[in-house]
Amino acid sequence: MPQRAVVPITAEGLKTACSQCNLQELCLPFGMSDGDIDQLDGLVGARRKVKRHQHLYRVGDTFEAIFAVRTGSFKTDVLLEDGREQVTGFQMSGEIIGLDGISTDAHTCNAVALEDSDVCIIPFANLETLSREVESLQHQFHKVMSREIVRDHGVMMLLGSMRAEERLAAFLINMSQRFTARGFSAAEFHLRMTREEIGSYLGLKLETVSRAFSRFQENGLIKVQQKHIRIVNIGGLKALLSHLPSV
Amino acid sequence: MPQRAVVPITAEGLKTACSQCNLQELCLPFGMSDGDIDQLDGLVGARRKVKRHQHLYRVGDTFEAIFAVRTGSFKTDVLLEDGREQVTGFQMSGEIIGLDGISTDAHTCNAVALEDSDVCIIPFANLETLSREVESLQHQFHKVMSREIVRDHGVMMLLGSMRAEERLAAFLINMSQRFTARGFSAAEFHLRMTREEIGSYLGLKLETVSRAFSRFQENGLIKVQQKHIRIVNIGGLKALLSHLPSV
DNA sequence: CGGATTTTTGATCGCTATCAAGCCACGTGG
DNA sequence: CCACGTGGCTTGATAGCGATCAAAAATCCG
Repeated sequence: MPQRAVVPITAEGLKTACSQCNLQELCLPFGMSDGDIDQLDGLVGARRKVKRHQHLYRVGDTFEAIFAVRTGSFKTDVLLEDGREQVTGFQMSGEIIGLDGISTDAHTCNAVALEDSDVCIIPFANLETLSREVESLQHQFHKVMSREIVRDHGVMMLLGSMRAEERLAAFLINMSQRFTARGFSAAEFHLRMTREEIGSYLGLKLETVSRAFSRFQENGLIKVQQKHIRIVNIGGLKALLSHLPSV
Repeated sequence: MPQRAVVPITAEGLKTACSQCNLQELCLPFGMSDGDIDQLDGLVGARRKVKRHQHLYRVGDTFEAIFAVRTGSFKTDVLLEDGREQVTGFQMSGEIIGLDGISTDAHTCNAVALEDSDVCIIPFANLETLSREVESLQHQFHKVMSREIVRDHGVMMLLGSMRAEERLAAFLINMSQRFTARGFSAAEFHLRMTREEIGSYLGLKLETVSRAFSRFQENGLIKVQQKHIRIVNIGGLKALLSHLPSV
């Protein structure tokens, strides 16, 4: 995920301007008027760089802010006592991380950078204050939270009712759509997560993920070269989901 | 789930008063001051009765309000094109239903009453208006949404990383805790959902759920009589989750 | 009471996990 | 620049958990 920053980034802690950011339509300001967005400029505190494999926050950390991914990408996960990991999501530029912390004033999952990344820090107290004044911000924030709930329901569907190849097909289609929304190719992209992380997210073992990739390639649906994916037959992938005969 | 209503219910559409409701500490007003709660009385529009197996709303219905369960209980589910159902949650008194609708102004799941039930209708536009004025309401509402996200992460953990008996043990412990919070017995309760619905929620087939119940009974953890459950050894159930030797 | 629904239990199947080995890519240091 | 080491990926063989198929028993409800 190459960065598409327009605002100059000179140092950690630099002020960010939502009004100047080209991720607007993917981020919190989506759907807000230019005038309202200008008011966000005072809200977003600073940036923070997070290096690959570093934590943005951990389970138990005090909740103070939510984060908007500017560049790079993250995973969020929860751990079971015996060490089993469940990846709960992958976040790309424009997406909001940290909403889990509001409920108890402490984070309930870990957020880890999958590559060198950059986030905007949105102090939550300020966000609540400003959304009492700016109706459109209030509404957008509610939509962001609701969208996360709807996404979670989709993951439950995937984990609870789909078979291995359906899950992976759904994952690839979802990634493709999100890359497209960010101006990248829908058909060719580079996954930042390992087979094991994909497997954890999809409720599968890494070997099963690998075998499903290989099967898709045998069937002419995709080309796989390690983390580089090229979708050859998107219709065929979608057909896997709907139980339709492959195109 | 017997009802514990204090406010008299005379007819569908009657005005409800949060300030007089004994579900306060389980519902949206949780943590708000008495003064602030008084302001909610004007917010909650009316009640609605929903008979067993009737829909409170369906996928695609226009989103206008969220609902607080007063009496009874619900399930929410999403359907796949080929008919597969995924139950995404079971809701008891005091819990909020309908947050999924905010994101697109249309509901993305179905909500069905598991028994004759009763909900408070909270028009969403009014909720947003009032929470711009009442800070504690704004914050409580954000907590309710965040709690839902955290709960969803727990379900992902369950579906993605746990084995059949662990899932069912987690389910029983969760139900026990929620009954306790409502003043009912922690050890003895009546499930309102079928084995098939439990299975759908847990990503298992109904036969597997039934077998796991039987196994728990053989091992002296619970007593099962159809939908009536008595927990005999809560420590043993919890041990199943932590992979500890059974107590 | 009687039919329908739900639940239980048994027998068998199949998908995914597990165990194991080898391969590949990439980064590091000589 | 290449040798080497390591982490990640692929592939094969086998095992096991939960699904599926099947039938009977219990319960609910009109």
